[in-house]
Amino acid sequence: MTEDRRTHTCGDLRLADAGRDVLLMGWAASVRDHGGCVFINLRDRYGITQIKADQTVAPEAFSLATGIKMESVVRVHGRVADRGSNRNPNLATGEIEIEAAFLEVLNPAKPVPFTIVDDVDASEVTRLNYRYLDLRRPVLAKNLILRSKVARLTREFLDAQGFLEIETPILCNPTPEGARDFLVPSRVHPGDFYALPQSPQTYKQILMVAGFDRYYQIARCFRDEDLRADRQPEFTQIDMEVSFATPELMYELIEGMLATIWKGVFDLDLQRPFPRMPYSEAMEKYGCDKPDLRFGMPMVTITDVVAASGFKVFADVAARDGVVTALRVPDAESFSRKDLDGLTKVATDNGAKGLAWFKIGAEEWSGSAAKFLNPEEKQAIRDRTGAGVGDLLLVVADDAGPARQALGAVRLKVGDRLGLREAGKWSFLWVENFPMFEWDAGENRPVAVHHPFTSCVPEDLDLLETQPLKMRARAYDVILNGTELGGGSIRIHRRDVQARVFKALGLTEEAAKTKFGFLLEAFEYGAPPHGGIALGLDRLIMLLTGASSIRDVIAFPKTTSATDLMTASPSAVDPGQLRDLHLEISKSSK
RNA sequence: GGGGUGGUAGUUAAGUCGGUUAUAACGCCGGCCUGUCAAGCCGGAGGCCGCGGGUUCGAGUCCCGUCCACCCCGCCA
Repeated sequence: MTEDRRTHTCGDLRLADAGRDVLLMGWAASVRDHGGCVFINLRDRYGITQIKADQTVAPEAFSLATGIKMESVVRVHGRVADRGSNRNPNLATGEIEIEAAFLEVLNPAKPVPFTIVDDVDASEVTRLNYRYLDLRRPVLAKNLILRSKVARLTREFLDAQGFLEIETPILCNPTPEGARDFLVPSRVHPGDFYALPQSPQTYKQILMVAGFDRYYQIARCFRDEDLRADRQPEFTQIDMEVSFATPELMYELIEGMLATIWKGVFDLDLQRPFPRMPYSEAMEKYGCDKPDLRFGMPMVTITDVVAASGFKVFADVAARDGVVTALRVPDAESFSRKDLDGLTKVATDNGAKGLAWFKIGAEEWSGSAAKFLNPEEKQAIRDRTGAGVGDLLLVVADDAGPARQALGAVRLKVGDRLGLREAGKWSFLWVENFPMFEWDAGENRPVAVHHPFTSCVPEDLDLLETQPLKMRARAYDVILNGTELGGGSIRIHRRDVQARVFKALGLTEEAAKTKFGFLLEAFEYGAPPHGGIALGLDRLIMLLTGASSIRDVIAFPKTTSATDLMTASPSAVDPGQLRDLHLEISKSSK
């Protein structure tokens, strides 16, 4: 061995390699000292290989091995040997071990704050402080390896479809709509600021005007909003834009891309095309715009059936144009009073004033308000919902929005409870025909449901100045198992239409010109019709890996207060730096 | 901004009604041990009970404030 290069990784060697001379390097994952011999589990990101150092065979290697501390970096030269009757079925390399001839500690490690194993017992604070140790854990490493594979599959697929990968600026202009921007002060222009992109939206539209008819980018995006288990201030999108696009073309492309990913990751053929559902149906049947269709159990509107009911709550809601909506659940008897109280809490937490429940018995109905319903009403409810003896009916009466949202949340809880939200089941869905705008009571104006560059269903355009809230957008979301994987739209490509939409959003002509003048002008120089979509890569990896936190699919994530525990960022800066940037920190904020 | 849960040895946790020297496991240190699989056995060291006040003869324990982490609501075109 003239060269100090490893011959194999710690996941490579098999029984067929027995007898070979090899050189391995890796981390000591465990050191088991038996007196006359020492076993070392040598780990790298490819796997674990057992090293054996025997006093009688290689005294020097043996004495070195006895002193090896966990997580030290070790170089081993030895021969691959059959483990015979002592094989370890839990390791891919478990049929063999390396009989060490020479051994060297390349870098000794201090005692580690936690043991590097998959079912780690350290708190997340400790793990994030020592992220480099946490990332040595095979489960976490596996997530990042999968992430890399998905990015590669994405690039290969899009490249084959004629897409160009084009980078767009990280230093952009602040945006008036949407999330809070991260700002970057300009040194050269005192008092002026860049913003980090919330998405490359306007740049990719400009690329369409420039003639790059198929663009994509695995793009980092930044939004200065509070964090969640599935939300980080910086995140990654698979961002695409296509000239001469139709929704059908976008569906085909995204379905093809996801099918390629699922084939590459699970060797699974996705069923295509994905089902589609109008927004209005999603809201009515599932109480949200991203229904989990791994199970059915749609909600059913029964307002008309109970409008004249003796149960005042139902009758009153019906009288004031509210909605009474019902969920039929099988096997009522498996739901205890405590379960039902729990579901009631889910309903009230989600904006409902309460949850009525009825257990349909052979003779009588039992439940909170059963005595207020007459036999005809009960029969009508059964006819409408299809409920039979032994079923449970959960009912919320309120204004349409809160009633459906609350019962939709109850539906998901019931799905969990009945084990209907199975891991490993993949239920894709396109939701389409979103409303173009919704009313923002705080701002006292309509705001774009998707974003201000979204076009509307052509026949709705004339409603823009009169009834904008009635307009349907040419927008689409791709949903997987109740999670929004991504969303997009066919864009506006005409200056006059874009100007009218800005106006409807309450943007003055002057503000529109200042913020988006370049886009409006570009539309006057031959902008092709175009559309696009962006998929959340972090969430996609979460779903593929089953990770419960977005932090487990990002190499260096932030805590819920947007700090990095390892590097202790953000941090104070030198006064000179502030001076360069023409900034002053106000006393009250510190 | 609001609600909830948690913070005790290097790590993970226990700690009763406020009362003796704050426990345990793993890790660490020393010793034994040639077929372990996060080896095992014997012995030992190791504490700002998150931080700051308060109540009390006495506080890990009760009260007030504060910091940090996680989950949720608001927010996230």
